Amino acid sequence: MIFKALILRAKKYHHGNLKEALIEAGLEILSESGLSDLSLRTCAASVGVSHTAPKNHFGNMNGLLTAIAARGYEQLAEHMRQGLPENPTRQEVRNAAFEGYVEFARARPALFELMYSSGRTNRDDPALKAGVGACFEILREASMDLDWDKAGAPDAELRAQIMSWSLVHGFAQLLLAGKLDKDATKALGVLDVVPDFGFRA
Amino acid sequence: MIFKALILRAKKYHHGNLKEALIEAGLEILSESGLSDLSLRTCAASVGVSHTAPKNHFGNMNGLLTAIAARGYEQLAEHMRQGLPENPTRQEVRNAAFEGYVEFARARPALFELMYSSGRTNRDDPALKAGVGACFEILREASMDLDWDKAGAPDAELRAQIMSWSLVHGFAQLLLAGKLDKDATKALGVLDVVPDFGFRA
DNA sequence: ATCAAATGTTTCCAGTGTATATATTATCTG
DNA sequence: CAGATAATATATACACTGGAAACATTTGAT
Repeated sequence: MIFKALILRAKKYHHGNLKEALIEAGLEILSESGLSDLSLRTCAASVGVSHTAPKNHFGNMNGLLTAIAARGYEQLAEHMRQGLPENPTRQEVRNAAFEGYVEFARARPALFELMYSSGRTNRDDPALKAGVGACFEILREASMDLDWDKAGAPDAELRAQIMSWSLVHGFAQLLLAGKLDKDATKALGVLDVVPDFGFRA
Repeated sequence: MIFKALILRAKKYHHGNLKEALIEAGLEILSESGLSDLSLRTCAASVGVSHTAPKNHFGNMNGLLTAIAARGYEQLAEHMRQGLPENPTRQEVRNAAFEGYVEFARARPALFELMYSSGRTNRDDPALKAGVGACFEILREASMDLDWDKAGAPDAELRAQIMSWSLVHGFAQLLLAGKLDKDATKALGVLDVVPDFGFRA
C-alpha cells in the first residue's frame, strides 16, 4: 500500500515537528480541559498521530509530562517578569514576581498542578531543572534585601528566599485547592498576604 | 447455589463494615505504595470485595478519595497537637503545629498530595470540610498573636493566619516536590524557615 | 411472612499506558 | 547515485482503570 497516503489525504508519514507539536497540544489540553483529560492518546489524536508515536520523542508518559511541565516553568518565569519597567527597583521586581506567580496559578491551574505534582514528572530532567532554576533565580533577586527578623545570620539570604517561595507558593496552592474562604480573603490582595515586611534596603 | 459460600469459605455475603474498611485500606495503600497505586480495584481487592461494591458507600472514586482525604485532615490535626504539654503556651502551640504539619507531609506524602490535589476530591463534602476546618482552627490559635508587620489593621488576624498556613504549606510542598536543594536547606530546620518573627505577646 | 431497601457480585464497555513487531522515510556512507 | 542504517510512525495486543447495568443475597420494616 505504498500509495495509500497519497491517494487518501497526501498526509505525510513523518510529522516533521512532532515533539514540539505534542508539547503544545498538551499545554492546550491543560488550558481547555484539565489534567485528567491529558493523556498520551488525546495528545496524539489532537496532533493527528498514532498514540504510540510520542514514545520516540519522550520515552513514556512521564517524559511527555516532564517536557510540558518544563515549558510551564519557562512560562511562569516569563510571567513573573511581566510588566516590569526599564530599570526596576528591587521592590518592583518583588511585587511583579509575587503577583505574577499567583496570577499564573489562577490562570493555568491544571498546568500549575502538573508542575508541582510529585510522581508525574521526572524531577531530574535537565530541561525541568533549568525551568525551576529560572524561577528560583527570580525569587532570589526578589527576596535579596528581605530581612525576615534574622539579620546577619549566615543563612539569612537563603532563608529569605525559601520563605518567599514557600509563602507565595503555599498561598497559590491553597487558593487553587479551595481552602481559602473567598469572602474572607477577597479583601486581601496578594501583596497584602505576601508583604514586604522586613524590607531594609 | 445457596450453600456455595458456606461450603467454600463460610464467607459472609455482607461485609458488615465495608465503608470503614475501604477507607483504612486506602490509607494503607497510600502509606505502603503511593497515590498511583490507589484504585477502586486495589482497595476492593485488599478488603476481599468486588470492585463495584464501593459504589454503594461512596458513589464513585471521587467519593472514596474524598473520604480518605477527610480522614487525612483529621490525622493531620491530631499530628499538629501531638506532644503538647498540659497548659501549652501560645508559642508551644505554634511550634507544635508547624513542626507537626511538615512532619506529617514528610511521613505521608501520598496522602498529603491527595488531600491538596484539586480535582480528585469533592471540596464541598461535609466531612472533608470539617477536617479542613479542624486544621484551620489550630492554625488560627497558633498564629493569633503573630503580628507580621501590619499591627492594628482590621484584617491583621486573618492575615496572619493565612500567612501561617501559606508559609508552612508551601514549605511542605516544595520539600515533597523536591524543589528545595537538600544541601542548601539541611542546615535550616522547619522552625528556622517558619519562625516567630512579629511575635508580640 | 412478605415485601422493600440495602449491600455485593457478575458482566460488559470505553478508556488508559506500554511492549512488540512492522512500515515508512530520512540520513549517512561508500 | 546506491544501499545500508537510523529515525520516525503505525498496528496490534495486553493488562490495567472507573463506571453502568442486570442480578443475587441479606437485612429490616410492616
